[in-house]
Amino acid sequence: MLLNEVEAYGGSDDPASHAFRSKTKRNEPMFGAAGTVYVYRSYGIHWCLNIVTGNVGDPEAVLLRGGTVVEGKDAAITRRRRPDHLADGPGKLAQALHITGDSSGSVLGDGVLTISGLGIVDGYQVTPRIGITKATEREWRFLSRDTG
DNA sequence: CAGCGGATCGCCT
DNA sequence: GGCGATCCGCTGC
Repeated sequence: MLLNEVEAYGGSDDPASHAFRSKTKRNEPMFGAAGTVYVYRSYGIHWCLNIVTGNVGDPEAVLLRGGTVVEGKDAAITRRRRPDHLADGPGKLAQALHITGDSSGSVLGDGVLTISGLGIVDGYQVTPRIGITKATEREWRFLSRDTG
């Protein structure tokens, strides 16, 4: 999976974040070390996958919103039950990777999920975050130019 | 302890 | 482009 769309979320300074109010059982992974996986249920139906980026006790995370499946495409198609739109949305991305709430609190590299090849792509776009009603003025959504 | 509303998706037009 | 589906965690009383 090549990631091409992410959004940043903060803590007590970000009204749109799940960690805005306080630490709960659900958002606890957000307070963990960088590289911790945070998964939450959205609209009672979908799973959304985040990677913690801040220090312990300082909730910051990145929501993986979109990507292109390049490996294990057959498996992704089976999980998604359709040949296209495999990961062009947070819920779809999690489903394509077979990530559920069970993975919340795990750590990158422990067997559940791995991220490699980190780097800043040339010419990415910055826009406001999507699907939220608070702090919409913050342009914390990042997408690569190629895949839009 | 109950009510509310959401970091969405897919199907319809 | 617009709306209905679908539950569980959180908040407030």
